[in-house]
Amino acid sequence: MPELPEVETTRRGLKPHLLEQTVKHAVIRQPKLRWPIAADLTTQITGQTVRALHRRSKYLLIQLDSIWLIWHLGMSGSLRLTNHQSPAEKHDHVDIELTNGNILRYRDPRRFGALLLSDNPYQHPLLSRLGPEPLETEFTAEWLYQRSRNRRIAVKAFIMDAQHVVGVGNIYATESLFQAGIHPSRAAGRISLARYKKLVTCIKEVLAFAIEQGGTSLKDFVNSDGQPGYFAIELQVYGRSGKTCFHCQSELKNITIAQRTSVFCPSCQT
DNA sequence: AAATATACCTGACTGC
DNA sequence: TGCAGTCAGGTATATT
Repeated sequence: MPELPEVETTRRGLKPHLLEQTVKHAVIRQPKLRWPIAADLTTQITGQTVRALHRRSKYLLIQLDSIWLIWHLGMSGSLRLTNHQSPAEKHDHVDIELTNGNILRYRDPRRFGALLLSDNPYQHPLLSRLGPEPLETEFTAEWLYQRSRNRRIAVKAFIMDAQHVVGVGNIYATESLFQAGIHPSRAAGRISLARYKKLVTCIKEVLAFAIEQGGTSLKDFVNSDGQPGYFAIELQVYGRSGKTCFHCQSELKNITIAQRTSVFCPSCQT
């Protein structure tokens, strides 16, 4: 699924193709996403020029002359550039046509995504209370350590809570905890500062590496160049339950934490 | 207040 | 071959 690295890869891929391009028209085939697409979205954006592409958490923010698009790809969403030669397929819910003939096309089979309009996206309720970006310097071990004191929640659920740090989804939480040698069920409040330092380093490394590689994702994710955005990062534990730990050869185990499947090595992670 | 459960949705997969 | 059932997962929201 598109996690932070996929959204960042998408942003970088789209940026040179969208900047300073003007919206000619928009087609909404299916407005029923996580929240309905505004009925007047086409009217609101037609004639406006793209001025910037930002990313905050897993939200892609497209700045137009007088309004922003807030776009979340949900579980199965993807954005690609195409044109009128390529007919829309079953789950292609939105087209944004540009005056240069390109079409920004949104596909999302499971429709967990969202496309919203906002005058000021950073003040939008969805974004205003988010924690730090994991790759920025404000995201530190001290921050996590302080916020986790007296918390009994499992550390995996804790780092997946966007109030504490954004962009750490199930795959990267699982991998980061393995790399840090921390058991995913351990109470967040009972982890030392030294271990949080290791964990923060691992989160940053894992995400940075994934961005470098073009992002991991479900097989239906396609990046903005139309290539599969799926350079199968060497996942150490995610999806490998029952298989052998690359470090110690123990059998990897699967447990459920906060309704999410969690794979870990019972020997390496304590 | 904190922790946990639920809801949204469809494709892939499993077992009959 | 089909069909019913299960699972996956981001994250806002409801419930305990």
